[in-house]
Amino acid sequence: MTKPIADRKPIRETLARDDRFDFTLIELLFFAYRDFTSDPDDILSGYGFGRAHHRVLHFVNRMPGLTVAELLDVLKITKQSLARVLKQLIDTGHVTQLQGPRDRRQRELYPTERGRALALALAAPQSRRIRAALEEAGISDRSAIERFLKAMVNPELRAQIDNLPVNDNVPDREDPD
Amino acid sequence: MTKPIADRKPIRETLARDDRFDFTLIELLFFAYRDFTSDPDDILSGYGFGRAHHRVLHFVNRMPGLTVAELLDVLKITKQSLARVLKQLIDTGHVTQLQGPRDRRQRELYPTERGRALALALAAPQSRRIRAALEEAGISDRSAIERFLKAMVNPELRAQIDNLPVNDNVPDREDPD
DNA sequence: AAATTAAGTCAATATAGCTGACATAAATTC
DNA sequence: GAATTTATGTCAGCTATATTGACTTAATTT
Repeated sequence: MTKPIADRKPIRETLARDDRFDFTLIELLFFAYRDFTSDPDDILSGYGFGRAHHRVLHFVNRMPGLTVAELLDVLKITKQSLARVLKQLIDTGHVTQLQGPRDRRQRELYPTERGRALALALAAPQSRRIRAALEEAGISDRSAIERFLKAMVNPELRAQIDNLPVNDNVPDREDPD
Repeated sequence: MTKPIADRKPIRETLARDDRFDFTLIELLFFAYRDFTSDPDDILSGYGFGRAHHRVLHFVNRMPGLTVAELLDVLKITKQSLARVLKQLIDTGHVTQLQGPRDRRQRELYPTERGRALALALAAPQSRRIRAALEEAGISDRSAIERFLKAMVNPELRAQIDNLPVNDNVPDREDPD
């Protein structure tokens, strides 16, 4: 008696075109994100680092002085997950901790010169890829891409994006020309 | 004597605005993709499946009858990585294998009724999120988003995207009405 | 007949995340 | 001032996803 696992009859038809499903954008997001992350991944492997180090390094550079708790909130990972990665970044001199000035329990995280340099080295190929894509795709209204991606984020989390430094400078549009 | 790990002096300045770096889109891609994948992740955990199962299930549904080698090429993972995930999907009756008709060494992969249903259940919230984002962002030219994302993919791999079924139906535009 | 190919399997390893438990020091509350 | 809460760190063990390398089987190609 084999398992009564329902019907094993193969379905030979591909998925029907259906307004309820957006396979095109689902797949484009998958492929685009995969290649987008492959650039820094290659660089990081030379340091024995992974994507997790990249994310920590990125946000420590973007928000110097943020506390451990703030970083956990941005990354949405656990303290224990962060610990290993952060320790490595500190041991290798990419990140430094300073005791919080008001609350001495807190640890403010700052990049070092080396950490800053690595963060930029990782951002460079990603930025190049983005720039080339915008050009190739002939995007005239860059803000449309930004608005779309931001609208893909859970509403509760959009405040975090707004609080990132450079994004403050781009409220909606600023080029009335 | 402590390790001479260069300079541990904290950098207190955030990253300067710099045309060479596109932190805004780098971060938006990170946050957007994270939340985009969280919808199916929640459903999958109820089955004891992960994101890897999702990807296999998705492409088996989109390209019914594709061989193991073809699937590996799309996913860009190793045979050994695929093995565990594929075995689970077969054991649970979501995917079936058929011997290749021309080359009997090949195994053609097909979704079952159950596998088709799960694939659609996973695509539904993602499609809803995309639709809501397009609306919220007031995207008039949807094709611009598609062009941008496609241009983010490594050129060598774009052929794979073009070969996906439904995308064939959307060469550029086809509704002259 | 020999070589190659498609798929499957075994073993060991790495990365990135998780839960739970507990420790320390500092701040807050009673 | 004592008790509680909070911020951080750490230990131990677990899971999921991926890797490399080695080897097997069956089928196709040379």
